[in-house]
Amino acid sequence: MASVESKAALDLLVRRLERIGHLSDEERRAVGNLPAKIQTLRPRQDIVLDKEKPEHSCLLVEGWAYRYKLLGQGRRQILSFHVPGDMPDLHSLHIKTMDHSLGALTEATIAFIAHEALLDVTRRFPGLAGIMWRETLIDAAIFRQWIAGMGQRDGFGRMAHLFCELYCKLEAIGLAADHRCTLPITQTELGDALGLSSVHTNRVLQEMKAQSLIELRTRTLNITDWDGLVQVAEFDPSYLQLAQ
Amino acid sequence: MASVESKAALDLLVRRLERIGHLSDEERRAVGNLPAKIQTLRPRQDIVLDKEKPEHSCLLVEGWAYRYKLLGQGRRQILSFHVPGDMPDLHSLHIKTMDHSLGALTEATIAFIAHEALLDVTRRFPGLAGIMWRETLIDAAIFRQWIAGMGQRDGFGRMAHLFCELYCKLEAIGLAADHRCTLPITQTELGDALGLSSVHTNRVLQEMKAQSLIELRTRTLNITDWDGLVQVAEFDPSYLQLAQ
DNA sequence: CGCGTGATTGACCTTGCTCAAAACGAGTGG
DNA sequence: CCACTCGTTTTGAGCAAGGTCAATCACGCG
Repeated sequence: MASVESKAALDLLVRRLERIGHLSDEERRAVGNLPAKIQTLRPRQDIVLDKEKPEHSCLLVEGWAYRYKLLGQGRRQILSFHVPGDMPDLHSLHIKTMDHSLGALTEATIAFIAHEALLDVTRRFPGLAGIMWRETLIDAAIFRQWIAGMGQRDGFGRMAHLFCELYCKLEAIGLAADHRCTLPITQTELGDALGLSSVHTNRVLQEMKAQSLIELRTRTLNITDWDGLVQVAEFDPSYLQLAQ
Repeated sequence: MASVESKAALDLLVRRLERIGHLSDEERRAVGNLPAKIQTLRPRQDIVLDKEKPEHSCLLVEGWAYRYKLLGQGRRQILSFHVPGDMPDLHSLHIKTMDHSLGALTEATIAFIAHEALLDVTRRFPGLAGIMWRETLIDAAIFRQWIAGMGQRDGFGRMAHLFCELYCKLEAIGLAADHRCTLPITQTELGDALGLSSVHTNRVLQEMKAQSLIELRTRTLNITDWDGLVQVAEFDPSYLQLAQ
């Protein structure tokens, strides 16, 4: 059960939770002993589908994931992007039926942890419960930002804001520095996240390059004018709760 | 301390929590003994402001409330509407700094409950903690619906969806029936919630009346063709978790 | 009766969509 | 190494949704 990979995954989880709040030795141990099933996924492979009632939540160990909702006429709205350390379906612990789908964006390593085990831990350690609760609340804060963006910002501003957000999340876990990071998503996906058509997404992206705010080639984003990007995005990272 | 109003407010809270999950006698008692400060607010009066660090969460006892974010250039995005029984800033229990503001929409009665007391109860009763956690997760599910709507639906569809959502929430707490309910919001506010200008909001509203889907006069919404409205909204109420 | 807020209308403009085609680019089989 | 392919990016042209500005209207209230 305690394979090398699952140990590493739970270590990652412990570090993640500690970034949010303090853990006692006992709590650390309890998390470290959670049963985790490791699985590797292909790019674009689904993890949980809308309407399903999963029995476990997953910890993203490596790679990117995304949540999305399908609407009629082939429309798709991407709701969030996730990076290593995230638990994108932690909410299923208390809301049994999925209201959206979750998929891997890149090749990804996932650790599945049974709800039963997670619930047991939250019952025994209210502090841990609070930290996990907080995780889901940060998620909700990000949703609020997205709502504000979709309602009040134009495509340019929304894209700028998303780039700022993703860069900050990646930097916080050591996967980005120097305003440079990977961006393993197609323009169509970017559009589905921003509520723009792929054609318009492409044009906004070009405009952003033309203004020397970013460079983008072979799935690598280079933010050449961070301050400028922050300004057009009206970006304030406090909602991400990343302060160490 | 245990005034008549605060007793009534905590009764409301107990009923609300019981609609979400089962409470033991002991848990019911603990909730009933929470210290609650009752306050009455004028229409449009703010309750908590962006950036503040509230020391208590509030239970909306009577009237409507709304959450909103202000952006530059006087833009405002309304993030949610709240009805009696809701705890619109329960999240501040675990995220200290507000990332948006909360205000009364109508004259409203609010019960403030200190974080300290709430945290204590959640520590002693993991079951209660789970139910409150679930409350905030339902909130997040509503945010996801709004994101999907803003990204993928046009103004007409968004408004239809919002009307369906509000009616269902009101019906669930006995404040609406026969597809009829009060709607104490101006068209400007409706527009700020849907990401539309007030001018366009007005035109969409007229179109919706012209199609005989709704009637609207003196702050009263009458959904004359519920099935039709549900259809154009692609509305599925399961995300609201209202099943009894 | 006069005020003030909210609703409504018209004219014009911008953002972003659709359709359709072309251009790239990385990987594959020959 | 080349031809081919499939997924993605890019471009053009025309159109629709929704914004802005500026009046005007309606109505509840003191």
